[in-house]
Amino acid sequence: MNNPELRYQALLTTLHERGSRLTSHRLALIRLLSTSEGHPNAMQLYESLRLQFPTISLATIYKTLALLKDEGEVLEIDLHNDSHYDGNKPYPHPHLICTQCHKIFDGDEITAIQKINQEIEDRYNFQISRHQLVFYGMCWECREKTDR
Amino acid sequence: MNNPELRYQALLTTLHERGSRLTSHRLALIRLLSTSEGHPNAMQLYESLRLQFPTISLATIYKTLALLKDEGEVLEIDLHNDSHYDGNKPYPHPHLICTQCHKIFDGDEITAIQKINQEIEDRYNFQISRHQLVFYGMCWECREKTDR
DNA sequence: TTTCTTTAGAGAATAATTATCGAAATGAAT
DNA sequence: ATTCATTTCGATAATTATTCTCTAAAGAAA
Repeated sequence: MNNPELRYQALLTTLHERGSRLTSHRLALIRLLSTSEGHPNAMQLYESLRLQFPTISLATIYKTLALLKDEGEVLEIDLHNDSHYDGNKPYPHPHLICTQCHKIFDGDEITAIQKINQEIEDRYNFQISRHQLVFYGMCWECREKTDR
Repeated sequence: MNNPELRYQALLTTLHERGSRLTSHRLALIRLLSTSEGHPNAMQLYESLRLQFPTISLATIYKTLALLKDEGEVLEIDLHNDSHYDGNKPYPHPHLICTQCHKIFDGDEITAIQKINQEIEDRYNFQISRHQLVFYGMCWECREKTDR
């Protein structure tokens, strides 16, 4: 139950406290990040913002995303030469990607991750700091469509 | 307990049965893939092969890797704009990447993955076909060095 | 207001990867 | 065995996501 307005305020505050300038381009970007449900990539954000701000540049998108990422307010999902971004759940969590409809789903309710983390620490004596977990397959919607 | 010679023969056979030409460049590449313990990227393979074959091109590396990947004999590990390749364990398995020494470790003995898979199928009704799981952190060697 | 310092952002540059296309190799037909 | 037709190899050129650079603007200090 993510509240877009709260999220917007959080991102705003983070940039403000950091001493970063809150330009109209940046405000529009964090507005977009906090309200969009999906997991857009830089180009999608760019295309969307360009409607309202024809002079905005892709570099601005990337730079602001990097800023927010450094502050831990945005999660980068590193796919094959195509990073997508999550401004609503910035903590590392699994993603499910449908190979049929190409939607990206959050798998942030999976509890068995604890077990994996534990096993990795125990078996390999490896201290995990973060992870990137992507599962490819078919989502329930596409399964229904295909099955019948 | 991977036998490099067996692995080499397997890759060789795959390419042969596929009707692909077995040029000296390709033979050298699959030799390298089957004998190297690590997880090289295209540039590393290129630099290594160039010592013996000064005229080999990066595109040849990429093309042959794509071929082997299609045949399921090589696993691509997609890191941030830098794919690495595993010619010894071509099935999807977790990787542990040390943020200190940047080594890539295989986490192919982790049993809790079954639980995650099960949970994803149950909770999200999502049918997994493959995954890419990367855990970042500190390996046991670097932990020892750092701790004392 | 004027000067000084820092940051934003547009365009240029970079680097990993992929597409193109001439050349070489393979197999068929004579 | 030799020529022809077809495939595919692989070097160079092109592409594309991302990052760097440098000018201009914003804010701070005087």
